Amino acid sequence: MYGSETTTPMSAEAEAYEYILGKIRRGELRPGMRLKSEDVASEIGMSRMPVREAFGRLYQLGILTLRANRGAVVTEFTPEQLMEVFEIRSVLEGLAMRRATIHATDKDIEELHDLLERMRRVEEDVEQWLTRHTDFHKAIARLSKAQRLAGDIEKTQLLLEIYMRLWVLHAEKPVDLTGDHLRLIEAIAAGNPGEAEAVMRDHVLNTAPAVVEFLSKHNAFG
Amino acid sequence: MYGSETTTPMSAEAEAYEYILGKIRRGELRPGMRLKSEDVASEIGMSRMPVREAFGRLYQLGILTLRANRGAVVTEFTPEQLMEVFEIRSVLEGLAMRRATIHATDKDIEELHDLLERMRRVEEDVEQWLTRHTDFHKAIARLSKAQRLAGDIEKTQLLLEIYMRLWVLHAEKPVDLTGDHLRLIEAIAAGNPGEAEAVMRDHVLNTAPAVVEFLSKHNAFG
DNA sequence: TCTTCTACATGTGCATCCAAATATCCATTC
DNA sequence: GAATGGATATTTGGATGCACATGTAGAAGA
Repeated sequence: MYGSETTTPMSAEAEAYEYILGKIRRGELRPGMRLKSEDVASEIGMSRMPVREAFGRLYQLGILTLRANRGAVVTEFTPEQLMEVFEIRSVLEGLAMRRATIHATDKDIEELHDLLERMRRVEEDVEQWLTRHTDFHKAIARLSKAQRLAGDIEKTQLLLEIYMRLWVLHAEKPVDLTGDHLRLIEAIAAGNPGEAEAVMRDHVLNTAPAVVEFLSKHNAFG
Repeated sequence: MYGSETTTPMSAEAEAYEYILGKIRRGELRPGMRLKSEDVASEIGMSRMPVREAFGRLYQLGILTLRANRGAVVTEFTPEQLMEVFEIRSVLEGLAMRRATIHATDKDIEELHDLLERMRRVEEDVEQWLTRHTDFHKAIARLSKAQRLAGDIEKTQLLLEIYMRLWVLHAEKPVDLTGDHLRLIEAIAAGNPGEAEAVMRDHVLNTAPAVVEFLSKHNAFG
């Protein structure tokens, strides 16, 4: 098994994008670090052009900051800015919940229970847990039957996941995570859109302070 | 006065971006139309490279659809998809309202009244009215003191403005627009964040059906 | 006449190359 | 010794060229 080898013929731009994002995810590139298009290009054996385009995409996501003629820097978020992203995510996922409540079938709810169970099973393995946690939220986003909304949610998750990883890695999980997620499923099953939206908003905003506080203490921002 | 001539030295990419967006805004490029990078490049006298990057940005916004090796097409929205964008906008602007309520000073509220008055004065001139309407909403977004949120709101507005223009141009405005906006200011002044959020969400979702319905009837979608 | 195969045309994605903008370093001056 | 000015080095933004993928039209065969 060759793992994530050329399964799909990826474009050079996509390759550069994944490469940079991976480095940031793994903490090899930390906020504030500078990034030269030429370096990245030679590291993965391509010209600067596709790297440039990947920079552009990561800039749109807010992950990189672009300064004219002076290259790209991994964005540093202040605690306030990070909190802001959590707030945006809370309303977007709240909307997704509202819609999911309307569209979800019994089978969908069963599948959510399955996903939660899969999360529970790897509670000790942080990496695995994070992946499955993201999957769980993605599943709800998909139930909203709103592609663009799901895409927007994925974009904010992409950003927050980077910081969530640092948090879950270095702090013990103080919040009752499984219970919180169970409540989300129950809210969907209950079938009240307004109530379900509120539950999701609370869920997202409840975890936010812990992450933000932890990271500002361990000055992961500078 | 040279109008909008090289006031700021714009990058070629930004120029291409504005050019394409302008054409779409003015209805010269309608949904479904194909766009060749070479054509655009020669029209405004630059190479295909910056045009390519502008395509990428417009794709991120959902305004263009990119098919591998087969160029760019102005995205066609189904009524459902357009409604979805309205919903996203409603929750984002709702959040902005919530935050604006907390941060707004008396002076800020006065300025909002000024902006509303400026809107009222050009009610007959559709183009002007739209611009000032967008300005009004932008002002509230700015009061949220949340840069990223304001940026995300601007992105959805960019998209909806295209369709709002068609609507306001060809339909008589059936909704009481000034009154609705006055209610927004009052909600901010009242100082109840939850209430203010609800008012904004209703405001956005109230105008949505009229726009969506009008456009699906006049098959502006394809 | 209708289908299929092949040659040709078009247009994209990426590499290479060039010029302009910014940063760095050193010499000169006060 | 600090500051200022200019030469040099980096590095980006954009232009051009090329190869490959996709679309199209005409020829050959049924």
